[in-house]
Amino acid sequence: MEENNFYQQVYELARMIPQGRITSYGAIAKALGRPGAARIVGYAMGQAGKADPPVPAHRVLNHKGELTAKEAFGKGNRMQELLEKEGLTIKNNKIVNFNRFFWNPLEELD
DNA sequence: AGTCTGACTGGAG
DNA sequence: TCTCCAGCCAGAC
Repeated sequence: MEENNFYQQVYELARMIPQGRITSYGAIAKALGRPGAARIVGYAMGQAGKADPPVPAHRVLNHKGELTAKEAFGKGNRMQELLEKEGLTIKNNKIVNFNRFFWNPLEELD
């Protein structure tokens, strides 16, 4: 597994996020054994848009539950619509009950 | 090799 | 509960 690049590991883990659930960059980084590398995860997600197969980057938010990446989804509210479509509630660019829908890859990952 | 930047995080006020 | 500050890692110049 260490053979894979950190970015690739981020993509794979991000694809495991169930629909209607969300997680944070730090949780992914920690799950990959690189706690503190949350920024790298975010940076990697930036390339997720051109990654193949596609990565549900809209399910990855910061620890505040804010849609920090919504600008990267076309400068529109596309990211918010996707999340709402999955059953999530968004208020003021922030996920409502963020902690409730939070998906911990370290605990819920099979 | 050095410096800067970023879709971040945790702790303190 | 919210805001602000410093620390963090990898990649681009």
